[in-house]
Amino acid sequence: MAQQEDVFKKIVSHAKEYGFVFPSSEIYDGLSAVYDYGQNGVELKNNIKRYWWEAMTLLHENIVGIDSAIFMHPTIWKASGHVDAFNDPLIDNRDSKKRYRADVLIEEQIAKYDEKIEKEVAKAAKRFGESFDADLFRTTNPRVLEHKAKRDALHERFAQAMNDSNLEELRQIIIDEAIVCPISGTKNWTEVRQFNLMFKTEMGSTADGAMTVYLRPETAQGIFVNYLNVQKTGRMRIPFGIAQIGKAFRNEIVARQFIFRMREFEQMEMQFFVRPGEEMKWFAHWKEWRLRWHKALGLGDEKYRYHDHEKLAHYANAATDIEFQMPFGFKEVEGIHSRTNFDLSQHEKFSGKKIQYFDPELNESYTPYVIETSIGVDRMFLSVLCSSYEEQPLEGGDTRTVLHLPAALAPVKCAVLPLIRKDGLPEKAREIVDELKFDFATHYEEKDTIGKRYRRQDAIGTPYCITVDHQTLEDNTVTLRERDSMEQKRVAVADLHRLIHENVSLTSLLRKLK
RNA sequence: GCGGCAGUAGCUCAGUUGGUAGAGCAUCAGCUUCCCAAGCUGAGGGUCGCGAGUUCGAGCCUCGUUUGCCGCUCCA
Repeated sequence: MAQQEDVFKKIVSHAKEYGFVFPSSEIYDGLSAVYDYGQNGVELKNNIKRYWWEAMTLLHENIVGIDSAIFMHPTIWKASGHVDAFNDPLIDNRDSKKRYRADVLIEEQIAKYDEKIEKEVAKAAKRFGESFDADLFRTTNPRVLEHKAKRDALHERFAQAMNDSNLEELRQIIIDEAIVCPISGTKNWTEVRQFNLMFKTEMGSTADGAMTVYLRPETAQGIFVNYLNVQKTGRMRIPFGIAQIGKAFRNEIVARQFIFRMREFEQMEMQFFVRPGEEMKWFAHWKEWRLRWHKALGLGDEKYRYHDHEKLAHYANAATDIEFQMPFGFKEVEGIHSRTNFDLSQHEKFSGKKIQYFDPELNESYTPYVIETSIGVDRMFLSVLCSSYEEQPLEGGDTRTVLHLPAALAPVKCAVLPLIRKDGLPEKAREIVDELKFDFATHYEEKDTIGKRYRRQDAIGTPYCITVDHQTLEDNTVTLRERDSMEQKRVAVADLHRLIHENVSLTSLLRKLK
């Protein structure tokens, strides 16, 4: 395990050194859990997105794409349940290191006053026997009245603080009431913080009353609120799907493990609308199909597993994760959820618009059920990077660092290298580049020895190196060197395009999904 | 968020009881080189994460802050 974490550190260094991933705002000391993709990273990431997009939209005639805005009407997040589900004020005890909900601590304190009152009542009942009038006692006994006054004052102060979302006041209440941690018994409390996973901002000028809007915490809602638009204008018939790739934002308390958990991340989501009652069939279908999509990349079938959820979210009636073996363990890369008709029903309720589908075969209307496939682009990127990285021992005690990226995803497809930097070889190499560059991301390099240049291309995962030598000038053949095997073949320049295309094109990858 | 550890060149790191910063690799310019890095010559690159404090003097000591790692916590 320790060794695996060392490997992960090396991968993170490698990602930076070779222009895949940089810490965000690095010259200003960085920004926690935010990362930028560099010159090679952006190509790899775009290729991953293209593989997903084409697999979903080209191979399925009943799936279409959209690109919805990040800003959405704030009521959408009320309907989806995101606003209410995360509204807890939290406080930590520094001695026990335990975290509590501040509102729960105060409510327990209020309950304690009630207990005190009941204790007084019970005591008096014992003393006075049968002649005891509990109601009279409750309204007249000075000690009871004192407790009651304190309780009511506390209750009011608490309600006011909650209403104002006044976190400092909540903490002050906890201090004033001398509330102690049940475990450590101390009053060594931290500040109260709001646990709110959505980023907020304001739309419109503040002077004339701005509207609070949120950066979307998931892309799914952009699909649900466009369900009617797409279904009607696209003349879509159930079952059909809507696919989307886009950024989402979550204000995570802890965001760690490099790009695995970031505050700004990208999702590739497809919501598949089905007849009620048929959702389990489609859930099983997408569970299987999505795993095939992953395995087609050839990163290693043993690196994937399903993780079925036992505890389900409020909207789901079935859920599974596709987990990938990262250097730090099996981690969720994709989620497949049966979301029932929860989202469309909620939007129907909150918007007041009828969101139904008339099924001509059944001759009836219903709210469609939804199967969601949701994959994190950045997590996918990380799984590709981690499983491709190898420090390969070579004969002679040498080691080369190589990225065995799936060729269709590699940022650079081929590099054209003149064996030496004279005798017209660079010029010939440039001619070849000028032919290939229209179809493939092609590098040209003449600096350093040929071996060094091969290693540099290995480090960024370039599948092919094309070497131009003196023989090339005579018979128009070159050496084609393959990244993984390091084997070299003599091929005609005229055949280069076809040979490279066969192995690096997205088409060859997509055909595996038939 | 709490606690522990750390931050020195693009990467990996050294830096003595506090005395104006180094190495290897990488980069750049040449030379050399007919197929798997580390031949030759030269060059560039760091206000030592940031900000205060102590000191005649801080990479080193103190405080704050920020970023990362590990553990706990949290997690639709």
